[in-house]
Amino acid sequence: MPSNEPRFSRIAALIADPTRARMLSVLLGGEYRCAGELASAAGITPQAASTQLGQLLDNALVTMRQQGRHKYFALADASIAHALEALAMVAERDAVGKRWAKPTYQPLKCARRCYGHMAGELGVAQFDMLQRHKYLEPGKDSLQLSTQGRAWLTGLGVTSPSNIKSRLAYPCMDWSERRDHLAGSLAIALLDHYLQQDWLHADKQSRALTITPKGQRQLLPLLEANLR
Amino acid sequence: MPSNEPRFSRIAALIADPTRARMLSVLLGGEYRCAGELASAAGITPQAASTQLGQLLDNALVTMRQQGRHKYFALADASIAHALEALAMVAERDAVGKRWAKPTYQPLKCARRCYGHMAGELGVAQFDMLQRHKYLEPGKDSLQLSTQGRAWLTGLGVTSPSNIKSRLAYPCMDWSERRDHLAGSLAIALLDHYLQQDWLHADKQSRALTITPKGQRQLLPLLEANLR
DNA sequence: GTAATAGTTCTGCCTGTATGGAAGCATCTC
DNA sequence: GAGATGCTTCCATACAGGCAGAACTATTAC
Repeated sequence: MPSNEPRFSRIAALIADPTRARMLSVLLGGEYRCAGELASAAGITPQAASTQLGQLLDNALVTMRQQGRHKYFALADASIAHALEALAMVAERDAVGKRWAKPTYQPLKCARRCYGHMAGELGVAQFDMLQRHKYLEPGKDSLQLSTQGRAWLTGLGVTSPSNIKSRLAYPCMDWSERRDHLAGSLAIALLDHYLQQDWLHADKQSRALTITPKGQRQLLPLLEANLR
Repeated sequence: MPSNEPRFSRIAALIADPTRARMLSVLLGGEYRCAGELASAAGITPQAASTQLGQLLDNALVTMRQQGRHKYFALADASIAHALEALAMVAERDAVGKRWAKPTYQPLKCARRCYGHMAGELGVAQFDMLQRHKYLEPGKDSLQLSTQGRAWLTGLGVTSPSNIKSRLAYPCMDWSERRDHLAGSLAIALLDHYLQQDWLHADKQSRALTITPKGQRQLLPLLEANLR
């Protein structure tokens, strides 16, 4: 009996359980959620959730940070989000290429949260704009802000996220657009800013980001985005 | 008890079983394999394999074509290959970015089969070259050969795959390079040609494509590829 | 025709694993 | 301090699903 079990089947097994999958779905939004929240979202008792979250943690699908008696969980890595989105693409592919054209998915195609930052057409537009103006330049292991980029950012009123250990900026694959968008702590800070400015509204259920009228006037020109 | 089971957990469950995963691994090479072959590759009896393949077929993870008493199976779709590669990226990510630097993966990074066509550095180089020379032009739903592209192809001695219903050429995400490479029937025809010309050698086990000395002299200049 | 091969269906066995109940630790509130 | 809350560990139950043996069909070979 060959024990050459493909490594990826282990990961798939972790995603395969409906309970864990529901938890991961919630975490795809990019926010930290505490164990109790995840338990009720998954429809199971806290003790069952504890077991499941322990497995996800052991296999590093999620990370955890403790605050007092609460434990907050989030996806460990953008690669997890990628895998989940890739599996979703398979699951929904009956409507072959039309998945993203379906009315339900239209808002998701336009803009959505992906592991804490912005994906979809708007995410791609943002990345393109930053590149076009050379606001980003290659660094070791991560993209860095150029001098102009730093100026643009402070002009926006965003403080450059420097205290965070995670990478500042790097490209992240966008499944609906088949192109890169921006990920990293900078991308997260930008999305936070857009939400604070009331340019975007975050749907708690569906990961969708909708553009507010104010965002139509201010955010789209800023990103030089022309959405259909 | 919420029955809102995420759709992707179904797909993950199909990949999660080590036996099915081994079969899918084999099929990732892109070739059709008959049921018996897959059974012995997975290390199970034919009747067990029949059950498993039935499941993969029911959920359209694989397609099947019958020839006499043989049944040949292949991955149904490039999206399946994508999902498998994305899961593999998660599974192997312990060596964070270094996965593709590890000696074992070096040949895979250089060139590998992905669902019948060529991926890796060489696959990306090929795609870039075709774009640079404007051998491809956008069509409806698929890239088309331009006049110059057709000329280049016949100059190579490759007959344009016109009789096939599948799409001629389209971009396919490359996980190691984080860029697109070429997929579609044209890509498959090109890889076949390279193999026939003895420019590349296909490893049966590992999906790796190694460049022969002849390929070093002839294929690399053709693709204008400068690999480290 | 007979024999061999490829694959399928049926059945019982067995293992892996998710689950909730009970009990136990922390932490926070009053 | 007492009590509540958030989460965990232990345990017994139960369900799901993969497996091979046996019997069957369909195709190919002689």
